Amino acid sequence: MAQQDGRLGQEGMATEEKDPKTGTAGGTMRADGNPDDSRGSLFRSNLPRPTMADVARLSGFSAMTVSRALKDGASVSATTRERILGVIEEIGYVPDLTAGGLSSKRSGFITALVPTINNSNFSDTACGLTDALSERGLQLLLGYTDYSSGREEELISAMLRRRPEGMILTGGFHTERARRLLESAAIPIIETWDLPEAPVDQVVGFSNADASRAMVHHLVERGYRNIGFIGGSSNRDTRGADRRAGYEAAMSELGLGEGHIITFGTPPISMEQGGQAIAQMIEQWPEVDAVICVSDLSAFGVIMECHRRGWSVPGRVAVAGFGDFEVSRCCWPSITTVTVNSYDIGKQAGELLLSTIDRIRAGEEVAPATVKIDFKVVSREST
Amino acid sequence: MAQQDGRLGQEGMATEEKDPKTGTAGGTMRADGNPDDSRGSLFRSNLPRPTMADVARLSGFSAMTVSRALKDGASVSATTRERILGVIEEIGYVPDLTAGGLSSKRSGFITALVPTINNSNFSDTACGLTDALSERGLQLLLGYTDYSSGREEELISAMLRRRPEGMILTGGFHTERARRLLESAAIPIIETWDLPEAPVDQVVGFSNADASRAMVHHLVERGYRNIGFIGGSSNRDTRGADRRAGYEAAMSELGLGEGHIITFGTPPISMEQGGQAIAQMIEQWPEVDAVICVSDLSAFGVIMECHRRGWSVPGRVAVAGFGDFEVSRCCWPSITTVTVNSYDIGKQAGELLLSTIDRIRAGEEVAPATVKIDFKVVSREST
DNA sequence: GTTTCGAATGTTATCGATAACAAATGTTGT
DNA sequence: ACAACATTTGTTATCGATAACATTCGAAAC
Repeated sequence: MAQQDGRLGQEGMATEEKDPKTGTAGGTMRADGNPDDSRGSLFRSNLPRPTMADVARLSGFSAMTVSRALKDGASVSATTRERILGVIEEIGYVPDLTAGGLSSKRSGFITALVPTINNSNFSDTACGLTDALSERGLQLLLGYTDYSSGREEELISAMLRRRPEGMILTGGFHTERARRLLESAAIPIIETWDLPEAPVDQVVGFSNADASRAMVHHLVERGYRNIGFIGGSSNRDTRGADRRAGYEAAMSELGLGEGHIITFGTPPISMEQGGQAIAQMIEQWPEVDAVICVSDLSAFGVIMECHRRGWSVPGRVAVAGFGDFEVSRCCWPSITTVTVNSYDIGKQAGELLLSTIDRIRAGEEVAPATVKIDFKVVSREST
Repeated sequence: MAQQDGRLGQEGMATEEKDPKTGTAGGTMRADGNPDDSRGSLFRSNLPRPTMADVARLSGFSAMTVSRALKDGASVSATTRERILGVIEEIGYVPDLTAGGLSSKRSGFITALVPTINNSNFSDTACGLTDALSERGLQLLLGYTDYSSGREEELISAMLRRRPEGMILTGGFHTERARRLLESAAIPIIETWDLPEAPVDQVVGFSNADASRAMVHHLVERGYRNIGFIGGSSNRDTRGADRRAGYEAAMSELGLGEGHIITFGTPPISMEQGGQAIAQMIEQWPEVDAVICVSDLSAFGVIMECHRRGWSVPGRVAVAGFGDFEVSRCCWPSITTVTVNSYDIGKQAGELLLSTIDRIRAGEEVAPATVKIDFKVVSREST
């Protein structure tokens, strides 16, 4: 009880001096530390934090009983639990999951790797995952690969050191070493946002090629024939490549020729790049009357560039996107797109992972499942 | 060496059957598992993974030497290290950071809490942080609070169980219990995106009120007088509230009256909500000739709604945003906004955290610093 | 009243690494 | 050649929790 005295000591919290003029319009980014104010940092001292043994001693029970009092289904009498929780509150004990995990061999982590978190599709998926996992007290270790399979490999290796109980990946392309690491990790893996031909384990996704194909059909139904495609230079973004492949396949199936493709920059291709791409497209193939963009963001860039150049959308050229980002719903004209429930991909992946973990732990043999997520072409003003 | 045999056994990876028609345009989100394919899941078996002791035995050295061979600055002979790394590669040993951290009392984690990851400002900050931290092998545990201080408190409590070596927070408002938890955690804390009056510890941010004030000045310089403000209903998003306060202060300082404020929905306020808000604004105060929006996203919604209604921007009404999102650069008219280097906030926070950790570990007394990040009004077509 | 059983609690070993100290080996200077 | 020291390696204790088994105690069953 004496142990933590002094650590929580009150420190003077000086009021910040204000300088309302600083930084008002002008100057480049600047940052200067001014260590001249006097918040105390005593609380950062390296005194040992209370452990379960401290709680045990102070409450008069054994450490094991304390441990049980903190678990849900454990057999502890109500009065005991109450007393223990009282002590915990009093001394501010915070359990150390690191130690617990080492002993129980359950880290409480799930790892998820996405290409980038700065894309509402993937961040929605991450939210779905978090929601599914947090119900069971699992934490999400999130990493982003920047669309690089090399970085993915590094991340997989780094994450596995935390002994995650499962891993969620985006897409079906991984380096050889990554696949080896995953296999010897011996944990459930779920690949998402894709339907890989040779999955590592389980899958929650959809066929990007089919979605793209569906969009071509939609445009053809509405009378467009000279349909172009705008995407990033591939081999990094395999989902983008699949969409392009689906476009090409559909064009040839429908006897509409080879199609017109502008590839541009490294993924994710930005709004600005979409604008540049449409200019190039129209210059090279003036007959193009519709374009499919690899994502809504580039589609939006296309439309804004058309505005600038006085090309009416969809009059001069129709524009379709992918992903149903908020901007495509809100912009004018609103953008025809392929909608996929990104949040749901995460939620389903999380739930599948949980049930798989449960079943493995129960000793069942789990046959890897593939959960197909529906997509849908949403027709809006831009086509 | 025999131990891990069989775990890496080759399993049949059956090719997925394809069904290209499924999901083509129509139907609501559906997901059905089809566990009828035959990927093997043998590799998921619960055999024990190799440990450092295994590496030690197979290489003929002690576990301690293996541990040193994996550290950077440790004294091991070149041949020894080579031999050990060979064994590690051969048996596929992956170190367990959990165990290492327990022993060394360094978890290798930093926690960051943001309001939402689905906002490029915060995800950029998260990227900056990751970049700063990964140089030192630290991993980021990311959580999102949904703009709720209650959820923040829960997350802080949950994250502290992982014994992070530092924590990055967004904003300066925290519950009492959260502050207590942070103090007794005795680790460096950095609050970002704000300049709190009573910081917990260190700060990397800017004054949202001042930024907003600067925007009012910008509009006034350009001749606007009836300036309105559109934001979310406050008390959750304190940065949004600060921006509103700065707006109100500037209006009254400049003798432009109390201003006209539309508050709308819970933050983050969306593009759609921005559209609804401007309609309400113009109906209620037709004399308004300029609006400042709490973020670029709502500003974009405003502009699109103006398009729809035939109100020219900036002719009928000028529009300003906040945050310099990509959409504001690319849309037409492009949006005048306040630009803040979000990535830099993360990078600086990460570096400050690292140096603080170093100095504390070296036994130095660290005076909490405040790093001010510059912001800048960027004038574009919408004003 | 004894037996039986189940709930509540305690004891000991262990998870997989690293710190701290100890020992062995090699190297340099005179 | 030998002290003095640096480099490399090994030993033991430990981090903070939980698993597995052992024990205690009281209530129900006969």
